[in-house]
Amino acid sequence: MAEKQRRRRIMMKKKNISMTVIRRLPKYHRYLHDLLISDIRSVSSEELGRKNGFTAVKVRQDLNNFGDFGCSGYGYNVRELYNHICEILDINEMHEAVIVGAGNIGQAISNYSSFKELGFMFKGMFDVNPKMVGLRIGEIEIQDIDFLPEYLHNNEIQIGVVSVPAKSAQGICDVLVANGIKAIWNFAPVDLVVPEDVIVENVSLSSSLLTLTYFMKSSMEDEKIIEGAV
Amino acid sequence: MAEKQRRRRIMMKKKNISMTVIRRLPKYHRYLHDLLISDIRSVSSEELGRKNGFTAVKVRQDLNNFGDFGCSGYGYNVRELYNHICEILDINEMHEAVIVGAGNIGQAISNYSSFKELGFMFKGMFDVNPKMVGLRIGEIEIQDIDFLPEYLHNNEIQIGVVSVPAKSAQGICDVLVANGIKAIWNFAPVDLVVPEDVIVENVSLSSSLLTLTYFMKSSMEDEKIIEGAV
DNA sequence: TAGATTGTTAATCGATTAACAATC
DNA sequence: TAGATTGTTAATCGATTAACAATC
Repeated sequence: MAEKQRRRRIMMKKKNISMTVIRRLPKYHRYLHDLLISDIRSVSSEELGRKNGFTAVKVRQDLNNFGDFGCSGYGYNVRELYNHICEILDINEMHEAVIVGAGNIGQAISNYSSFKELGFMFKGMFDVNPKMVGLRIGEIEIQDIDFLPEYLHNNEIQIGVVSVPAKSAQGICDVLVANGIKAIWNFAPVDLVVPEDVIVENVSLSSSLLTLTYFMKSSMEDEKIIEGAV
Repeated sequence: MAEKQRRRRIMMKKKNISMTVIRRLPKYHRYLHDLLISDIRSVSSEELGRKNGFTAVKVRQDLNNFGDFGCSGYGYNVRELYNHICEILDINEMHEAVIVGAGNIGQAISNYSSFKELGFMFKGMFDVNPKMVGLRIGEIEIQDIDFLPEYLHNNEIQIGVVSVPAKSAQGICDVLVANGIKAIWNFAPVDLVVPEDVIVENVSLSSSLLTLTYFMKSSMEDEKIIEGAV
């Protein structure tokens, strides 16, 4: 009975937050970080919204999903809200990752300093190409992909970055999953198939680029309409 | 009067397609491309949906925004639909782009062969760092950023890729816009300010990574609940 | 024809906006 | 207190799902 109650309590705590809300959190995080650096102490939902292209109400509703962070007549304390959001996004502790595929994208990820500032450590880097093995990218040495399973057993890695060509991606993903990885950051243009308890976050550069051309075209058509209207 | 009618007709043609729909088009495009390569002739909305994680109805409604491509009792002709989607996304002709910022991301973009296959040509590459100037990345030579305006005047470039650090991004963006660029593919973690007729498509790697950690955490909490429930 | 699958309308669900009382 | 700004509820808008007739 007590057990049942306890369970209920835990479940209550966990509202189901929608994807749309989650995807806005990193933007708040970034802007709050900027404010923090500029030594600004408080911020209103109005400003937080305006700078990110959201309405003030949306901001307040978003934040209220996670707690009561604001203060009437004053706004939000920047440092406090920033800390809360870091906690929500779970970036108060380091996250360790391996990169599979030492091509340009893999290298870009491993060298990108912002990630380090956010608490991500890209510890191991693997590739099939024997010519790459042994090379150093920044501080890490590229290892042969055959050592990946062993490496995963000997190190506490949480995230696997898949930056291999499309045709090898599912195979690599399977190796990562078979060796305990529960989170995959996928740059390959494939929909990876994974067990239910594994999370995949896709970065689809092609999709982004094709969206851009769509809007380029449609914005030119808008101009035609405007011209036609004169 | 005739003018007014003409204008009306053009405007009628252009339904306002929602962003959610547009963002799904590249997925259809990719899957249709795969089918085309496998020499498969027809595909149902059911399959097209299942492979991308959408419902069949959603697929049909999405496609019907752009025309009457399907065929009752048969599905969609793969090649035909593929061609239509290419046209909608406006990738039947080449698009030429410059890359500003020859760091890892800039290099990754310029070397990524998929883009070439989609009809994108990254023609010029620019950097502030004198040590980079003159180096060749694949087939293109890194030029000094001071030559960017001149280059844009002498070449028909449609897209500017911004892959410089956050603090220089707005400045670069201004140069691109001042020299006629109407479409910007932005990798810097800043919200660029541009005139109304310029389109910005952001790729925010940090946001993607933070979303991943959010879901890692929340999926672990789910497990706790399951455990608690036993 | 029977079976498959589309296109489309109506019903539901979720997200955004509007309104405003509560609070500092 | 007056002014500012939050948190929250109700109203609106948009997107998804359900249902089904039309068509090949």
